Formats: sequence, C-alpha cells, structure tokens
Amino acid sequence: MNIGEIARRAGVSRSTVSYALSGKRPVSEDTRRRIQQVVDELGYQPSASARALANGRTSTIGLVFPPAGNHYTGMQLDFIGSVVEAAAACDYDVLLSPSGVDSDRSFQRLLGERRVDGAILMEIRLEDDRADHLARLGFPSVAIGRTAHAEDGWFVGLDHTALAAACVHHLADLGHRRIAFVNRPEQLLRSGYESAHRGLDGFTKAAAERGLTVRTYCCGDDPASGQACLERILHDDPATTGLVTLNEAALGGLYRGLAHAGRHVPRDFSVTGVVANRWAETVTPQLTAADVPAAEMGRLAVDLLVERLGRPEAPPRHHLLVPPISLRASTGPAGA
Amino acid sequence: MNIGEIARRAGVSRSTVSYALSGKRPVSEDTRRRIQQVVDELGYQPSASARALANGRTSTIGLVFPPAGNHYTGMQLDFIGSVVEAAAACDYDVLLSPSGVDSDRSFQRLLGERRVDGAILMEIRLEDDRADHLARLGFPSVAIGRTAHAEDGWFVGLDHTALAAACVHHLADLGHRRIAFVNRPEQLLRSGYESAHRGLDGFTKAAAERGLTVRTYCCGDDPASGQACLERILHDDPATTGLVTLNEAALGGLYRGLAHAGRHVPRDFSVTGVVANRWAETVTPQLTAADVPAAEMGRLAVDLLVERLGRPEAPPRHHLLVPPISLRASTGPAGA
DNA sequence: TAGCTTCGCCGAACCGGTTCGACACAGCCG
DNA sequence: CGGCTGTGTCGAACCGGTTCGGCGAAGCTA
Repeated sequence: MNIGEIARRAGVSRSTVSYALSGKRPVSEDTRRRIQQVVDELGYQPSASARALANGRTSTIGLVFPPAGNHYTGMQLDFIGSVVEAAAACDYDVLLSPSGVDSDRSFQRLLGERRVDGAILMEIRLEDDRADHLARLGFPSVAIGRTAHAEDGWFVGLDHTALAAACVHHLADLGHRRIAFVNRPEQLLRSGYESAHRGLDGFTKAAAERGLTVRTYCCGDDPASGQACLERILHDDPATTGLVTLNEAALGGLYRGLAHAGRHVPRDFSVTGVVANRWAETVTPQLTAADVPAAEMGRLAVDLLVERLGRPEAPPRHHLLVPPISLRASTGPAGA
Repeated sequence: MNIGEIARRAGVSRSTVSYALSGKRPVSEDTRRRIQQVVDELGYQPSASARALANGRTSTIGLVFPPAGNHYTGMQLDFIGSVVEAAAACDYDVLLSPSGVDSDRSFQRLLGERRVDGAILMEIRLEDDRADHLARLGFPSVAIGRTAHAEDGWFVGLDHTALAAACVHHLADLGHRRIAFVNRPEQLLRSGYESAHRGLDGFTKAAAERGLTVRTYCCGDDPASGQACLERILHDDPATTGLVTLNEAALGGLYRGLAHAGRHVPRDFSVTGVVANRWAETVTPQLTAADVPAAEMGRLAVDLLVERLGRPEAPPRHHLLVPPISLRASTGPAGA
C-alpha cells in the first residue's frame, strides 16, 4: 500500500504517481485517471512520516500549554477547541504539549525532533522563556498572550489592562467607592503570569484615577478558595461594595461567600470581571463581565501562524482584542 | 544537524551513532562517550519523521473527539488534560482530531496517513461507526465510553446506568415521589450518545422499581436551556420535588430556574446527578452528585492503549467505573 | 526531411534515520 | 602457529515519499 505499489498497478513510475497526485507537474489526463482509479480502489493514502521527511513539513502545529497541576480553566478549553478546528480547516493537525518551561522534555520533543512546523503558546508570562527561546531560534510561533516586550512579536492577546480598568470604571460610575480585586493564585502572579499582572495593573491605575479605596487579593483557582477569599475581603473591609475578578474558577465560591454573608447581588454588592461567557452565564445572577472571546482568539492565532508559515519573512503581526463589557445582572448602583 | 554530521565529527559511521544512542547493540565505552560528547555539544536530536519512517512507529496517539459545534463540557477538558499528561509520561505525544464520523477527513488523516500508533475515542455512541471501523481494521484503540456491544472491546467507561439509578434511589430514600430527569440535548440522544441512553435507562428502571412518578426531558448544553427546561418541569408537574441530571452545562440554568420559581434548594427541591466535581462545587448549594472521575479515566485510557500497543495480541481489557455519590448540599428530605 | 520545441514520463538521488550482514581484529585455546 | 569465538565497527539496503534532470516521441516549421 505504498506509492510503489500504486505505480506498479498503474503501469507507471513512482514519480509519475507523485506528480499526478500533487499536481506539481502536468500529467496526461489519461494516466492521471488510471492512477486515480488504482488509488481509489486501494484506498491509498500517502504516509505522513515519509512525506514529512521528504519535504521537511509535518503539516502539524504544536499547542503548548502548562501541565494540569494547576486546574484547567474553561477558557483554555475554548482555546483548544477553536485552535483544533481552525487548524483542521487549514489542513493542519494539532499536537498537544503540556510544557511549562523551555527545557521541558515535551517541549524539546516538539522542537528538537521537528514534530511540528510551528507552535501556538498558551498561558504566556511577561518574561516568557519559551517565547524567548522560540524567538531566538526564529521558530515560527504565535503567542496567545502578550509578553512584556511583545511589540516585535507574533501574538493574539487580550488587553487585560484596559479590561480591568473598564470594570473599575463601570463600578465607579455606579457609585462604588470601596472595591476589591480578586486575582489568580499568588504563585501565578509571582511567576509573571501576564493576565494577572496586567489586570492588576489596570485595576490599580484606574482605581487611583477614580480615587477609589481598594484592596487586592490572590485567590486559588477553585470555588473553596473563592469563598475563603470573599470572607477575607469582608473581614478586611466590611464596607466593600464591589469586586473585580479574573478568576473564573473561583467565581462560584465568591458568590457563595456573598450569600453566606447575607449580601445580595447586585443589591448589596456588585461583581464584575473578565471571564469566559460560559461562566458568566452559569452563575446567578449572571455576571456582568468582559467576555473573553476565547474561540475567536484561537482562530486568530491559527490564522496568524498559518500566515507566518506561508511567508517566513513576513513582518510580525498581532491582534490585541478589547471586548466590551456585557451588561448582565451582577452589578448595580452602590447603596441601592 | 543530522546523524551523518554527528558521525563525521565523532569519526565513526552513521550506524554506530544510531547504536550508541539506542543501545540496541553494544558499543565500546570509549566511542560511546565520544559520540555522546558531540551530541551534547551540538544539541542533536533525531528527527521524529525520519525515525517514524524507518521503524514504523510515530510515538504519537490520536485523541478523537467531536467538533466543537456542540459546546465542550468541563469533563472533556479534564479528559484531554489527563490524557496528554499520562501520554507524556509514557513518551507519547497526543494528536487532537475533531472527528465526528469515520469518513471524516481529519479521521482519515490520522489513520490513512499513519500519523498515530493508536487512538483514544471520546464521546462514544452506542452504535459507533468510528469504533466499529477501528475494530474492523484491528487498529489499536481505546474508547472512553462503552458501545452497545462492548464486551469484546478495549474501553474505560462509566456505568451510567448504575449511577443514574443510584441518584434515583438517593432521592427515593429521602422520600421524593415525583422527580424529573434532565438529559443531554435531544440530538445527542437521537444519535445514540452513550451516557444519555444508559443514564435515561438507569433512571427509568430505578424509578419504576421504586414506584416513582417521573418525567424525562432533553435539555440544551447551556444555562439558558437549563432554565427553560426547569420552567417546563414545574409547568408540567408543579408537584415535582427533585431532579437528576447528566447535563453539567445546564446546571447553572436549572438552579436559576428554581430560584426564579421560588423553590429553595434543598428545602423545597432536591437536585442531583452525574457531573464533574468542578461543576458540582461551583454551584450553590454544592451539588450532591456522582462525580465523574474524568482525570482518572483519561489516565486509565492511556495506560490501556499503551499496553495494547506493547502487546498487539493481548486480549481486550477495560475498566468500568462506578464512582460513589458525593453527599454535598443540594438534596434533602421531601416536604421538609 | 532535418531541426527545434513541447509534452509526458522515467530513473536516480535525496530526506534522516534504523537494521542486517559482514568483516577486521584481539584474545584464547589446542 | 592455525583456527575459533567474540567484540566493535562499517557499508549498504531500506522505510515511502518528493524532486530534478533528462530523454524519447509527437508536432511544428522551414
């Protein structure tokens, strides 16, 4: 069931079969038909490995994301799904690599063993050794997220600074004066996790601008931590009337904490943040939030990567998205 | 940066380098060290394509799941994560394939082009053309889920019949007499989706056994559908006091519907079902449910597949899991 | 009909590994 | 010293495709 077998049965040479199938050189209509018939009959499909070896392209892209130790979030799922789908549309397969760092064995397999033509990096940090490594190598990659010095790179990102600021302004406009920020876990913040940093930044600056009293918290990626965090918030400043969060996994816990404390949302307390809309719509009342357009970002990342693969010397491009805040039911005027 | 280059620099033949690295034939300690030094110096790693071509193994497994049209659920994410991680531990990469049916292009790529050594199938249907196809071909695969005639196959599954029945018994023990079943979307049920069928089955049989009055519903995989579904339930039979669900994505909507209808959980209404624990713990009150051990199932599937790849003629093995119901806070005595 | 182009196909080399058979050399025995 | 075993290495073939240069036949012009 290899190309030689096809050639033999069709009474032509191997190269002719190759050309007939790829169309890279003209082949007479007659032979082409004969070959095609044999191919159909035997259900022949060329071996991916052989093809990859011969022409140096694997038709596979790598999707690099951190190991599951830290829970996966819904956002990541949407990324993965949309990346796979967009890649399939461009005739690329997707190889998953659970890699934290550039020295990681799994990461080395992707690159060193040349299993993929390009890579998409998730969970970017401001100083990202994987991104730097790939950039040094000139290896085609696109980041989902934006490093500190991203201006000359390929990425699709969310403007977390602007989004967090928008949330603050939204609360301030409603009259809230004392609000809290619920971030991702401290470990992620310390390791330079992009969204955590920029979100915190945008929150802090905007709050200062509006003269608000704020407290900021890190919170584990799970409901129990969310509940505990909310208790801390109300303990530290019982007069707090609103919060902004980036932590979707903790969201349910935050709501539970509010319910336990007897604070009604949105009458007594407003909640908003940056969250995938599947989560925003799951909680009751539904969350007013900047919806993370994860599916769109995945698609854009693939488009960018495919473009880069097609024209290796193309100048870097990127998409920086600033989705609007979707007004739902979790925020209201302060002191209502 | 290929094996020839290494051989040249180390002053040996290509085959010697190959043997030194693979250890498949003895090489003198002296040459081995010299070769290793050159390898380290140049950071050489053999090309995956070339190796795959030569020895017929790609060291990659395919993870086949349906396209994203239908939302991804949290369970799927946990599967994917644990599969990738378990595979990495066995030195396998994971190739994602968004395939619905066996004639699908993406599915054909995996198999026909021999991109993977084996496959793990998600989202199994009772009559599954992909599973049948692979079985006919003798292609090494493991299903996550159990077809109608699974006894002679490789799979890791959840005993949805038993789990749904356990939920019914739990409610019946608490004194509930009129309960509802909230299934996955009708389209999935019609297409023979395994968990939807067996779950419905287990529910119906157990309810009959206990002499309960029941109604069963299909419900879209999103909160809005869940809310609508709950309204229908209370409209059809206002005396309903409990429900069992398999639909995690709708869960938030079900709760919201109950709140809108003024039914307090668990005082006026009990909710239970089969759900990944990340969801069970997110809602308030936390859901008493059979937690889907998605991560464990992913791991087991990889173990099974690796075993099958290692011994092609091994007899089929499987794991059928029946996780216990985790008592949380969403169920209580009827008429309390 | 000689000479030139065009078309269609073939053979060979190559991609980068793995593996098999053979061979040179050393050490041991009789 | 001849023959025998065992160790370490090499060369060549192979995996299954792609691609390049060239060649023979057909068609056209002079």
